[in-house]
Amino acid sequence: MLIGEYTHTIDDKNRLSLPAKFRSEMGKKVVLTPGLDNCLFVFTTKQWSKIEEKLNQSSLLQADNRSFNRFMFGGAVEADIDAIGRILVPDFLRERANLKSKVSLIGVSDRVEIWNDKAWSDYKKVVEKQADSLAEKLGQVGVL
Amino acid sequence: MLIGEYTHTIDDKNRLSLPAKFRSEMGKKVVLTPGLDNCLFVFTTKQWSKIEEKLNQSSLLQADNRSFNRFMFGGAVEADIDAIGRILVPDFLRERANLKSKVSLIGVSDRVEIWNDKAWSDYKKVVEKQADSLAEKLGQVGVL
DNA sequence: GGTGTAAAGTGGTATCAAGTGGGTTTAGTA
DNA sequence: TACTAAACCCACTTGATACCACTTTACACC
Repeated sequence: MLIGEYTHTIDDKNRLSLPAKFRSEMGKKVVLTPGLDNCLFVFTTKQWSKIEEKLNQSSLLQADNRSFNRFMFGGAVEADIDAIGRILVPDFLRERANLKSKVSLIGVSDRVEIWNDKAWSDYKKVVEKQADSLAEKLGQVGVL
Repeated sequence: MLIGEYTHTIDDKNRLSLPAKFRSEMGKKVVLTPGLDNCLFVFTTKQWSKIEEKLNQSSLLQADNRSFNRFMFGGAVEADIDAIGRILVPDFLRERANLKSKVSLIGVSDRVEIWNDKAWSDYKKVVEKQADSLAEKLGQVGVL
């Protein structure tokens, strides 16, 4: 399971090393896609093929399916993990998530998220402030 | 699987090189058709025959089927892929999708789309802003 | 708690392939 | 036969990727 938070740097060749703790789960290849709240998702190939399958069930004749599939597939990239655990983040995805040099890598159970480090720390602050009300909601849902 | 986004140029001889990452899936020949939302579709011959089959099942008695079939079949062209991975985009299709020199090539699972690069970036911006509907869709697909 | 070792993260370099462009030949058409 | 256009061939430029080297951090052992 992918958990924890790490800060790494993307160099000027768009290389980003994945945290060593994540590597065993990731294998040799991952799939990068645009995520929500202005971050990127990193899926294992296994996880991705599940998503792919579901996406392919939708018809090409419906406009909102088309745009969603374009968003997901067009934004997705297979990224090989090199000999020392790095991936390449294409420019168009870097821009989408506004990734500068320092990025935060967040393990979220079955995927990893890549954030602009500042955006992540801001987001965290907001979430932490809401922690008590979040807790209450989770309680209502029966999680805890 | 065809995924990702690339920007290439169509030269003055109407030649367009397909992204190297797509070539293995494409074989030697593809089918170009006018697409929806003012782009062109590029299908593998395999995928095309599936579509052909489906379109042929639709009744000729319905006017909108007739016009849709004319749209797809009438505008379709077989395009050979040359030795170094390029295809020819006929003028009438170029005009249809308003393709200038710079075009965006988008992998959408089982087809490739060719967009005027500016039209594509505009389209992307619009889709990305619809974050709430995206989140909903991601939920349906089982990502979140 | 300090020191040493190994691994992780970062940075640079060279090689090769992808993308683009031009020229020549061949085929099809008027 | 002349003209147009597609097919083929070749060459050049640029950017990606694989490889190598260095620095720093973390962990373990003394």
